[in-house]
Amino acid sequence: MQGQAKHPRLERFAEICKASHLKVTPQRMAIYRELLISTEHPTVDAMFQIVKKEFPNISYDTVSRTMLTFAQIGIADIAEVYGGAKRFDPDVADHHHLHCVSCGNIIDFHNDQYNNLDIPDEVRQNFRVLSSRVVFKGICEKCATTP
Amino acid sequence: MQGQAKHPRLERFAEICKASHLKVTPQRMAIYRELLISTEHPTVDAMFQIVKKEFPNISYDTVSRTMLTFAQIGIADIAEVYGGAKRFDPDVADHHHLHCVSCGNIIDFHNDQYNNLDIPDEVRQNFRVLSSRVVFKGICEKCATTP
DNA sequence: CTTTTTGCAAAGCGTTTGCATTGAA
DNA sequence: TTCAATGCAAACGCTTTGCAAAAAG
Repeated sequence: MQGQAKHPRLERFAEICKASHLKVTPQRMAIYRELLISTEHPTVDAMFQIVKKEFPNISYDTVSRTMLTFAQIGIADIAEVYGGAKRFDPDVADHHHLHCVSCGNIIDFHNDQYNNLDIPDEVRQNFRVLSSRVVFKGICEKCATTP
Repeated sequence: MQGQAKHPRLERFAEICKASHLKVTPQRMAIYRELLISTEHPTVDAMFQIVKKEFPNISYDTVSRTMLTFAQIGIADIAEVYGGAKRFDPDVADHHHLHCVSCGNIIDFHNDQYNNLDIPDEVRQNFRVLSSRVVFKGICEKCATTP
């Protein structure tokens, strides 16, 4: 294949679908492919606009259901937001988020220390922790420099 | 005053409003009072249902605008959610959240270590951090014990 | 009195649902 | 051939807006 490099996880898409008893449709493949290369934690609508270029007849709710399905089977995450549209995250490994309160962007960062926080006894005793994330709110570089 | 104890922050409500050039209306007072004693990070609608008992004629959008105003002037926070309705938090001091993926409840906890996380250089250099929070996803005790 | 706030109604987003058709396996 | 997935349209839920009436300062 020429041009755009293939994402390693895309190669396994058929397997992933089979393991979850999902059919490998062209729409699903396209949505997953675009999600994998996205960096903006897209909403359903943002992804709809992207995939529509390739599939002019695709419907919004197919994109919506597909991305929810991806979250259910664990190949995408839903990022924390402060109300409003869901935002999807192709990175399901441990990582952390910066939320720019000015432009609304969510920026990923990785940090080993944050991946291994001690869970307080108070929490451990009353809550079965499945995942954790550190979330910073603030002002991103772009918003800080371009007034 | 008898019956229900007054929250210390409620006593200062008139001052807070004056400082922000807001009028002290009965509706605002009631919404703030109910928010202060809430423990469930209520949505606008949840708060609307509560305040409606005292003000049967209050409108949804008054509650909505009022709670957004409280967030703007810093006497309430908007909690992180995974899409959908905003949830408001009367605790504007450092604290952290547990999200039960089963019942959707958000549970507060406090932890000094988490309040003082080292901010990675990579973050510090590219982002002006205003606040931070540790968010756990998991299963709360109630959901773990009552199937 | 003046200016904000309220209540109302409608409009605006985002999401979900039911159903007939299509298509992957 | 079968059953899941898609596309469509309508319904639903949450939020926002414009405006006249009401109320706070």
